[in-house]
Amino acid sequence: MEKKEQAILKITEEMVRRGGYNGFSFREIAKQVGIKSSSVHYHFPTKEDLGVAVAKYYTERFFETLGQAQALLDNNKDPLQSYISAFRQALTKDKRMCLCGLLGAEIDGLPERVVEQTQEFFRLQLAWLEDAYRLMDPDKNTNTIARKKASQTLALLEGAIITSNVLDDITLFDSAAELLLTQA
Amino acid sequence: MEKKEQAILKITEEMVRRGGYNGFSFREIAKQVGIKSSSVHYHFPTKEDLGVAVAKYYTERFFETLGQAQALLDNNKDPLQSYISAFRQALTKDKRMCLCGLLGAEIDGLPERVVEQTQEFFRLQLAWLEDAYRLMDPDKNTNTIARKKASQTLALLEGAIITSNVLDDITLFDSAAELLLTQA
DNA sequence: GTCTATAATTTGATAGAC
DNA sequence: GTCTATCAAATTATAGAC
Repeated sequence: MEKKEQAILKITEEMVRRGGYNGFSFREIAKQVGIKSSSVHYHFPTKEDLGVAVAKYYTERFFETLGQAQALLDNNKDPLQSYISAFRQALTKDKRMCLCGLLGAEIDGLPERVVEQTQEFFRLQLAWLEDAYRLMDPDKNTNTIARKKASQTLALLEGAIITSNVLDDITLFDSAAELLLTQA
Repeated sequence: MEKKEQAILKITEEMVRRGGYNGFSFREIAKQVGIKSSSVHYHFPTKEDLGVAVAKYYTERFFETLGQAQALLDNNKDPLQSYISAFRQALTKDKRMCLCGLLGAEIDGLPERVVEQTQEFFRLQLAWLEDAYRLMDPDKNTNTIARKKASQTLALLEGAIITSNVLDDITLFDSAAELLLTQA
């Protein structure tokens, strides 16, 4: 990944997390990066291309920061707590929505390839959580139960990040997250 | 509410639930209603006005359809089940996001008065749920506990409607909703 | 890789006739 | 209340020079 492309993706991420897929423009990105919009088109020919790239970029960074569930366990860390913290940071550090949560909310109006990349984010989240629940308690969490808990966890956190952001009240996020810990 | 204004709001609701606040235009609405865009401006002078109106319209219809928690109890209906069904219908009947859930995800990029109306939707949801939990089990659900359960319920359902819509899998919604019933 | 310039379209909004 | 006509601005995207 070249440096200029990364700069473009960083700015685009910020803008998408503020206003969604229709909330960013080549001109505005160009201005903030310090180049011209035609140069942005050179790196990402169409808006759909840039949309796909930013969703992929966000997904990769999310999992890089989080790490593998097994690795967390090896370091005596609770994977579920780490996962919750990853979502919480979007609120406290960036004071912004989860990028793919926002794209997910807009899914019915997105170009095809952006839809697919957003779906991939959600599939990867469910797979990571399912794996984590199985590793945490192999006896209790059968495949079926782990899968169910994964659905519940992802839904709760994506929703909590919205309610908490809308009403500007982090306790809404924490109250919601408690539900996961009492039933873990 | 005049008939033409209602027709405009109905179409606008559909369009917002597809593409968010930036996903509708006066011209497109006008075309679908069968008038000209300047006539839409007559009823709703600015885009912000129309955005506020459609959020209000959606909120009012949501609670009209749902009914009061006390009234549901009087008819031997489970308020929590009724509430879950109200969200589920957005998916099964309309195959669309919750309008205010989408606006909530986009909150950082919305005009001020649309933000306020969206916040009002979430406040009313929390108040309704808190009331319902207290009525359902006054001994167990103190004000504090009812408030917490309300946060959890709203977050879970708003998130579940996203995950389920993104991956086009209603079982994701149902799996998530189970979490509410097992702890009620 | 970046620039200038521009095409083609869409958008929110308004003036004024009827 | 609805229309025609139009404005000013923003948008995605491309051609071609350097």
